[in-house]
Amino acid sequence: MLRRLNSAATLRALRGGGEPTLSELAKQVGLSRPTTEGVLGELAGRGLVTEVAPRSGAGLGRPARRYRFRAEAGYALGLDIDAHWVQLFVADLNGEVVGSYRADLDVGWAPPERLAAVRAAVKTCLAATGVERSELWAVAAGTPGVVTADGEVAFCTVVPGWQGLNLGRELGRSFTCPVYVENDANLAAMAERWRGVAEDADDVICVLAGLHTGVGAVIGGRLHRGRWGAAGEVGMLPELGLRDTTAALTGVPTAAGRAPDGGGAAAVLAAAQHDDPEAVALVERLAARMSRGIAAMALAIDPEMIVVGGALTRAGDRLIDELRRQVRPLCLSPTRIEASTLGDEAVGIGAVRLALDRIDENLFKLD
Amino acid sequence: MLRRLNSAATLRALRGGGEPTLSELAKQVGLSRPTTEGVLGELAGRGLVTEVAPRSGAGLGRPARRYRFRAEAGYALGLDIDAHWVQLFVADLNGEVVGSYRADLDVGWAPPERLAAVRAAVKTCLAATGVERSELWAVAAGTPGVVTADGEVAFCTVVPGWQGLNLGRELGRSFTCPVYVENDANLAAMAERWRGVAEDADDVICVLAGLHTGVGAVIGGRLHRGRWGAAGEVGMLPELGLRDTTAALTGVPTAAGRAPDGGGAAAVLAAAQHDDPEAVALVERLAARMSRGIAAMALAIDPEMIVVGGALTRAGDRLIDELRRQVRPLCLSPTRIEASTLGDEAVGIGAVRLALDRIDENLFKLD
DNA sequence: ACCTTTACGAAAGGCCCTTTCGTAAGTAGG
DNA sequence: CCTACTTACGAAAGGGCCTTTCGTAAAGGT
Repeated sequence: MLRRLNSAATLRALRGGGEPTLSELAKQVGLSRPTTEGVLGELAGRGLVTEVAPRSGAGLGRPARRYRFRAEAGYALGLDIDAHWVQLFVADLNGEVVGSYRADLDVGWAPPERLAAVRAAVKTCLAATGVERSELWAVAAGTPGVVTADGEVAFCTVVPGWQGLNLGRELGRSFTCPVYVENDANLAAMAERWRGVAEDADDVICVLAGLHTGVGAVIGGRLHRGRWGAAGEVGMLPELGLRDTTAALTGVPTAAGRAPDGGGAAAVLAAAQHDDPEAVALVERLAARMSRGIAAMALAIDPEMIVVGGALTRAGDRLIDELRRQVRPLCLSPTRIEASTLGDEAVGIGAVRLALDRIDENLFKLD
Repeated sequence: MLRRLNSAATLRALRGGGEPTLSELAKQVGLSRPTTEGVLGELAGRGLVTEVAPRSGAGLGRPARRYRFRAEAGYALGLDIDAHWVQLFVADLNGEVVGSYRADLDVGWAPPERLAAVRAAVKTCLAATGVERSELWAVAAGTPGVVTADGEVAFCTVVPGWQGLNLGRELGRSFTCPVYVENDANLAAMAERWRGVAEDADDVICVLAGLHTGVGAVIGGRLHRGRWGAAGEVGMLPELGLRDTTAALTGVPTAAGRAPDGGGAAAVLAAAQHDDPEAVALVERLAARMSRGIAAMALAIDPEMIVVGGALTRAGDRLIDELRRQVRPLCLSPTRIEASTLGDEAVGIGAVRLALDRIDENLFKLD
């Protein structure tokens, strides 16, 4: 029992990424050197730790043995399955991305074709990366819509045929490890907190501005799904202005399933970026609409930061500047509003983080 | 270290409230009998555990020694400081309420008079209960408005002069134990989760319908304050209809600081309860307004249950029935909407729970 | 009065941790 | 090239906490 506790603590310290000596590690964890040695032996036996060559010439005395976490002991796969693309990231246990892949999907594809394309992309990505399927310890996938705890897409207007599909079960057939499915905006929030603009913020909201604008939240450092996985769907309230955001920008109603820039949204945003007065007015109007929904979320959660990403932010900072100007006065707190630094990789990276979180839970659980 | 772990586990098991025998306890915790005996000796030394008389005649064999948690080793004090009243609850470490007190406060009182009245109420309550001030291990107070982490009332429109006051520091002068201050709706949410209608729900929202309608949230079983303590203040958005709720009901603008039934709100609600058509229409209109804000919160958090309490719900179920009817279609999830079962005691009981939570953290921390 | 049942009390043994000491493996200087 | 110094490894001794085991005490039933 005590041993498990100390193993976990030692592993945690090692996973920082360095290559500490035995004594450094012992001091950091607060154990004696012989104990640390024993723990390391056990961890090495489980394949989680390995000894590296001592650095001679570094100083006086006998060179210390150095150890490092074997990040290559296992891998996490993160997927971003959207209407138009599938994006994959493979990362080792340290979260270092060792491979990625991206394939376009046809918006019109029904779930079977879509899933087949995803499976093919997985195969290609793993082959290119040189990671065996058996080396995957966890897989996570992000998708638009409401996802239940058991991986079913309970509500989705963006991907045709997606609603009602048990994506977790479907994907699970391709893997022997656990597969997790989560709302895309939720994962984007995790990603921005992990290695994006919201690093280490405890409470973060992420707004993915696209055809349908979704909102995800990390609360108290943990992903917040809600009882039915529907947290963040403030877009359901029409007066909160998060529905049909592309249409609001162009004035042209956008059919479900069309590309977010299909109605000329990208063109409008680009023009606004060059101070075209008409385009600027359109962006301002859009921001005014969206500010209601974002402010509602911000008032409900009172997050440290609101991260804005999604297709509509790719063209430049205009929309975000406008949102910042219009959301701020609606809020009680000095919440920061920032552009995503991960761009369209946010969801995939967030999926990797989710998979790694699940792996960590197993790695560090005591029971 | 291991001893602390086992002490905490044993204490946790004992705190269930029963009077287990040594062997029962050992089996429950998963330790051997001699170990449990040693742990109990240590806990008894700290005054947390005491032996009770064995029950002879209960069965065959030598009667087992029985132990119980000494709930009377310390006490928690919970306060509900509102514009019109202060309510107090004293509870032992098991959460059993051993004393309570309530005093009316004048709405017009400035902070010094108000605080003096609170202090007097505390003195009266403790004297009547027979609990010494030194026996208090933690004090928590609920108040309308936004409360920062260090106990300052950052925003409050209901209690005159309250805004800018550091309530935590002021109250702290009267006690030697830690004093915590929290938003009233947040505490009501905790109370309903503890021994109200939302027992053991992980994600709960509590709506306190009054002059200003506040919303509090428990997320993942933990109170959610937000970065600046302002979580739940969706009432700030005018289109969400949680401001001036009393005025909306009566048609008469309510001056800040007036009693929530001063404008006849109680009369309207009572009439609606007896199916007066005009009153029913007014309640329906109010529910329509409020449903926006409640739905926004529900969509943002996706809680398991929404508990509705506050002054406007005292007259009967009419408003809640109406809210249930109007909020439901705006939500994605089958969230339950229920009336508070704690009534106007919710905030005070929630304050007790918060104080007990803080005590528990100290009791069970390992460091 | 005696047996069965149940629980207490003390002693023996093992695991894991820490402290301590001798030894190995480097660098710096004469 | 050899010695002195520094730093870290390896093994042994010692202590805390837990478990197992055994004898004893205190009840009820026959």
